[in-house]
Amino acid sequence: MYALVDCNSFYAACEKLFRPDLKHKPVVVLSNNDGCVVARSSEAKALGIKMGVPYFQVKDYCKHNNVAVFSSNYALYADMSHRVMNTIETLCPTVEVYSIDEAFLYLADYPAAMQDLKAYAKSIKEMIERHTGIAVGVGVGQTKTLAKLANHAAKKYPATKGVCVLDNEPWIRRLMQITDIGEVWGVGSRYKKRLAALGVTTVYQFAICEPAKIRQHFGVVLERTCLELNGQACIGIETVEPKKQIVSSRSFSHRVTDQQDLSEAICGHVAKAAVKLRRQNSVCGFLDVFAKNSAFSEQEKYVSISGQYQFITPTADTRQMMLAAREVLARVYKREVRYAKAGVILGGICQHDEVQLDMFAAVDSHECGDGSEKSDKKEALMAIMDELNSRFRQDRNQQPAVFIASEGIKDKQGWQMNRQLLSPCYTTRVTDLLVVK
DNA sequence: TCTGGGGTCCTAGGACCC
DNA sequence: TCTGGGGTCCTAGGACCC
Repeated sequence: MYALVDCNSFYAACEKLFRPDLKHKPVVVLSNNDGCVVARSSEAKALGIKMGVPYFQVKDYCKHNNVAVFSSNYALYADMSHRVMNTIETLCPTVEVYSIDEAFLYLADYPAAMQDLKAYAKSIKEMIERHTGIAVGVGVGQTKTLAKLANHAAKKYPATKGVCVLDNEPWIRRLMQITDIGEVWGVGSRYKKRLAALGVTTVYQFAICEPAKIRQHFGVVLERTCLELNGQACIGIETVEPKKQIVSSRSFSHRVTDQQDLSEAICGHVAKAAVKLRRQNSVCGFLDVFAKNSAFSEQEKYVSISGQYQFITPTADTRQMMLAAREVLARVYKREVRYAKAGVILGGICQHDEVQLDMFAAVDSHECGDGSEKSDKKEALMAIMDELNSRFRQDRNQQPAVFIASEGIKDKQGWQMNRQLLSPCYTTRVTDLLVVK
């Protein structure tokens, strides 16, 4: 048995938490650069504001309906997420944090839960709401996919009061009959379309399909989904593994054409990605650089540039990685393109202590600017940098305490992200603490 | 005239998730 | 004028090996 706990309209709920005046008001939260709507409170959903819609298309409508609009405030959401997850971890020995606002709980060998699933699920919900002020839905089922389905029901049908346990056959069948196949975990828009062409539109119709046939037509992944809906667990609790790929990318607030600007942006991404890389004690074997103009524009042709640098010896040294990135950019840069987005991808990732050394390297790798530098010295330097930057947290302008000059001065970069509607970091910055008068 | 069989690795693209 | 960001897994096809 699995339970899925999922926060209701998480980002919007976080914003509301510190603004009691918004209690029953519509709230939406925007993606980076204030681009798209990525979270809506129930009131905003009722107004018909769709998930993922570009903000400029609904801006007037929001104003007209008194919708409170926020830029995304990740410092706040991440901190609230930790509080929710910490609470969940006190309630079950086996927890998988699946995303910023969701967690799976494995209940099968947890007798305290199995005794009375309904009561247990209800207690989880109440405890989280009491500890954090965040409302959640709880779904319980024989497999992860069924728990997801149950969670969907818990949110959709008020009669469930936010808790749904799928523990009897007729009920499961009924729910499947009234639920669209597109709601199933693992069925996206493409599969939904292809299934509809075969006359499969409800979860029930899909669940009674022959799994082998599903495999033939759609592959092994969807076959597993089908089996899971029939109570056969194919997907277990996953442990946290080091990332195999690390990406940092961002759209510009307005277009960039100059190579120096592009270079500063990309070096900024290298710095961020490298911090993530070192945090998981890894090194990367290659680094991809990419930049593109807008895929939406009708006036200009879509252009994307990209290139790769392979390190002879895998590295996690920011300076070496920046040199590589700048070399790639110089190679692939095209003038007269109005770049809208740029970023880097780190790949060929392995653990720091598993590195294959370069057999023909003279002493240490020559790739870093100063060939005489020993690798333990490089690591110490990076460690100090990370330590300083975590101790002296960057402020609103995003500039770290210590950084490589190639990143440029953030305050002078006109293309930096737009976040005009940012709320205070109520829980992570002393100067932003809520004052009650 | 007849041209094997079994395998690995890599990459690009497609699908999905939040 | 303005359209997010970060991931995973699977598959097919090509190159290559013995």
